[in-house]
Amino acid sequence: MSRPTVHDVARVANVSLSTVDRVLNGRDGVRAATQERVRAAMKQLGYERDLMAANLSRKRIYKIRFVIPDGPNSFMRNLAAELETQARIALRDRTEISVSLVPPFDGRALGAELRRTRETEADGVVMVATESAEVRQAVSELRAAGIQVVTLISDLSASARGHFVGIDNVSAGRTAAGLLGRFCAGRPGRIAIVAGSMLVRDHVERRLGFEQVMHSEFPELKLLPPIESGDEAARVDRLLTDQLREHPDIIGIYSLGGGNRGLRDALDRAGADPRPMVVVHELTDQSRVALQDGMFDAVLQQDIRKEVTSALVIIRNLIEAMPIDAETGRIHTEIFLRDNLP
Amino acid sequence: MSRPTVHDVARVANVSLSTVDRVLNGRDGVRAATQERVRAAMKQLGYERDLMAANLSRKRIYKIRFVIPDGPNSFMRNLAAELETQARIALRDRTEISVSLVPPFDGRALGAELRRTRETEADGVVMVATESAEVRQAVSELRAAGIQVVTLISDLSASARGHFVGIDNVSAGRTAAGLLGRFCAGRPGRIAIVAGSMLVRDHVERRLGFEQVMHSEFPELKLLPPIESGDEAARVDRLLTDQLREHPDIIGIYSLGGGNRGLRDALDRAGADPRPMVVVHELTDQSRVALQDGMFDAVLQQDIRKEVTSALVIIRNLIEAMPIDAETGRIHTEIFLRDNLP
DNA sequence: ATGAAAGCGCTAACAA
DNA sequence: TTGTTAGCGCTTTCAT
Repeated sequence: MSRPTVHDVARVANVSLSTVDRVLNGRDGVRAATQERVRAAMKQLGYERDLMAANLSRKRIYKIRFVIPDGPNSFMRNLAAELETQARIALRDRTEISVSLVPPFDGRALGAELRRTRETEADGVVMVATESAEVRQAVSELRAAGIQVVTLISDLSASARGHFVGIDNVSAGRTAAGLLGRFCAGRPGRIAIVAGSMLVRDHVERRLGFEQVMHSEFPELKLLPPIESGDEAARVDRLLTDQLREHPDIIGIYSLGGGNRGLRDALDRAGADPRPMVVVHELTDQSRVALQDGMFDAVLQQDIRKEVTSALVIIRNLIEAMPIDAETGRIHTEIFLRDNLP
Repeated sequence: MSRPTVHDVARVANVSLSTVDRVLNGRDGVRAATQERVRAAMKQLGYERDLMAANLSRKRIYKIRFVIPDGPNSFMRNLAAELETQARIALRDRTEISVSLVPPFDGRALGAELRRTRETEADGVVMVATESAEVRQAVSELRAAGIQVVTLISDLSASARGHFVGIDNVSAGRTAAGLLGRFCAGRPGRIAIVAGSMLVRDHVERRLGFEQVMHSEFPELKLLPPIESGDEAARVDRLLTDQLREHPDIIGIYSLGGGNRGLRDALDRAGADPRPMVVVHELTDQSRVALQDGMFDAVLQQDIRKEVTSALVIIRNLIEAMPIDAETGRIHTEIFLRDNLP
């Protein structure tokens, strides 16, 4: 037998199609008693609404707005590119994607942009959050206006966002330590840490996780205080070059932010032998080449495509008030070595 | 403006709906000239068929049959469980999944089962292949009967299968070597290899990749000949215990097949200190616990869920003669440490 | 508060 | 070879 339809439900409940529809979509104008009958019929038949037919009928088009930082690093540029690709594909699912770029690490700008999206009649907003009161406020307003909000990559604490899609950055840091610690085991020495900025939440979390594991499991490795590069390659190069000169016993480097190009340059310049073991974040053209060269040992990554598609699934479910599979938003930290590059 | 529909195309091309439909679906009975007009209209309008509406209309239900080995290891049991889950979900996409189990490593049995599926009026078959002439033959027959075939996890060389979904096992072996080699660097010693059977193709490929990298990049580590366990925990335990006793200088172990429970038992019994570094395949309850205990260092994995959903997407595209994104079938080898467990 | 009927974009008989 | 028409399962006016 094929799946039961609204017709079946209507027949069993002894009501018309419209009434079934009203119950189905939680519209009012149905007596409680009737509602019960309809619901009973649905349960009895195991009715499950056909979303495709529903969307076909109502000509529903989900309008989703992505608000992402206009960062200097190739990671964010990859995100933008991925969004362009997904925009094409999403059309088949009746989803219209628009993108707006905002200055990075700027809560005020992000908040303002979020307010502006209310005029675009979007059904939902997906954003890479920056921690800030303005942003939290703007999110509340969106929610109040019936616009769903999903945070991507970087979450917004204590906010009204409906869901977060991204990796667990503390565990990413721990993972980096697990790798680097094992890579360096047996050879006492120092570990350098290169971060973008300690004002950014994911970087803080990665550092936290990294230090947790380093201290508890590889106490013979001494951690240097993190270099803050603002994710700019040139600064990474300069600061790290200095540090390598000052500490010839650096045997491992963890770069938890952007600017990996500068990392390569610094290592090239230093030309140590054996070179330090290196673990970095985000698979970009730069880090891929460095992995193949043997200059980097491991790259931690979050699958941007998966993040985008998960965010779309989740925000559509949010919009439709459908249950959300917790698994969907949980992106795990992937590890790439030279030989399992995708 | 909203997307153009068949009506628009019909109007512009000055034909009826049916004619547009015929062209759209490559049915014959349309003059070449008319076809051209219709195609021109489609191009002009940028028409793209609405698959949901199409499926709604034709009440199309994709019947997909999965043929998988009834193996003794938890990996295959996980596969079966995942299929059960996906069966439920796939219904929403008008896809009906059925599963049939066959004896593992038995080409004859698999071939026979494939022949039998022709009677189930399936639209497509997804199978974990075993290399064998019977199987290749059966695949050809299915294709001839218009039934699409996709191989999953283990490919079938020189066959008519429409697509393969799974990881690159040579590169998985190389990846294992990259990890284990770095983990053991600096401490000369021996590496033990535990395999299921050298008659199985993915195991052979993993071993190949592993030895490639070990020889070229970590020549100071000596490889022992592989233990063949038939993926049975008890045999892994016994054989490995012997080997550990015979070679007290084993500092690393690569297990490329099943039976990881036996591996744990053997290590427990040996109780070496420091214990050898261990890299295994497939995230199961066993290997997960061992990772958390700190008994295993890394687990290589193929995402079964992703493999199943990719296989579904691909076989549906095959059935609909739609273009296939090469990326979809390429599953990459994931690496798990204790801290990035999903 | 409930129902009848007309679509949504596409397909599939059946006619012409 | 081409066209007409009646659905697919659901939503949405507009009546009642």
